[in-house]
Amino acid sequence: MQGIKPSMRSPLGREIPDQVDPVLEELVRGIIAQVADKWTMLILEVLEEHGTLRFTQIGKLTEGISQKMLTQTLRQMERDGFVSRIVHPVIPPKVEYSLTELGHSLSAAFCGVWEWAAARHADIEAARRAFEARNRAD
Amino acid sequence: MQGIKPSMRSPLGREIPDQVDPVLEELVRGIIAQVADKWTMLILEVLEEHGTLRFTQIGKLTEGISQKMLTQTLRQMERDGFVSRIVHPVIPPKVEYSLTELGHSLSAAFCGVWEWAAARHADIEAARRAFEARNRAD
DNA sequence: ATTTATACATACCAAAAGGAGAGTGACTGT
DNA sequence: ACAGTCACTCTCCTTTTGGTATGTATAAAT
Repeated sequence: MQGIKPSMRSPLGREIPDQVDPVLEELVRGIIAQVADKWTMLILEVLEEHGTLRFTQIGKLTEGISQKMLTQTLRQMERDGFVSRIVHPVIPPKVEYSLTELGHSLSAAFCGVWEWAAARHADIEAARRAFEARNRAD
Repeated sequence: MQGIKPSMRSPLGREIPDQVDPVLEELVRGIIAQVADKWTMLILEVLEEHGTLRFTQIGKLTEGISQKMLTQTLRQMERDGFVSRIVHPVIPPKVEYSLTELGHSLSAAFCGVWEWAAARHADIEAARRAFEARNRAD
């Protein structure tokens, strides 16, 4: 069972006390936080499932998203290199979005967390019920 | 390369169109979102590194957290069964926190995302610089 | 009698996030 | 002439989030 931040081991097998470099750590944490954002996850999912899509199509497939958040999230994902944005200079405008290789790899990485959540959600729900019961008791 | 939500396959190898059950999906998404929260990640990390800790110790080890968020986050983690909270009925009060097995497993699951972020952060930074450059150009 | 220590709860307030809705530009079809 | 289409942008407003500051309980120590 490993920690959240993978402990590094030297070739000799001695454990190096997670001295990863605070700057990188901060960056990585920021990336994770952003990636785990509700809309980012949802859009990642629809693009993974449907391949290349246009702006309004993503909006329809992403239940409940506002236009503002759609634009904002897609921009952010483009900025970070997760999606590619191809503008066709026609009228009315046509813009196509799809996942880059980096986007696919991100999706794959999150797969593990999904599996964990799917496997353990029953335990979490049970814990919540137990917690509720304990607190009703006093 | 798999999707964010692991596609299920029947024994015949046919792909079942991720019809997982929207209720479970919503729950799982909620769990992920919460787990990826800044303070939750940090506290998970210090508890994984240091084992059992008291309230104020966690506060000191978790750089920049306010008392309010510490209480709030710990309660949430307790509620979900990630940490156990043992109250010693002494004065002044003594409360000890530690990760449960579920907490450790969560930490382990997130390890994959950390590895991905560490491996690919350079690509993300490069994408950001490229994006900046593109937008300065117009 | 007053201070100290610990683990909180509570109230108040500023900042940030995010939704709703209207506006824009340019061409195409009626 | 005018409505329709698409991919936005912009403004206004509400909700949420999170920090600060203060209060509380209890016994031991000074």
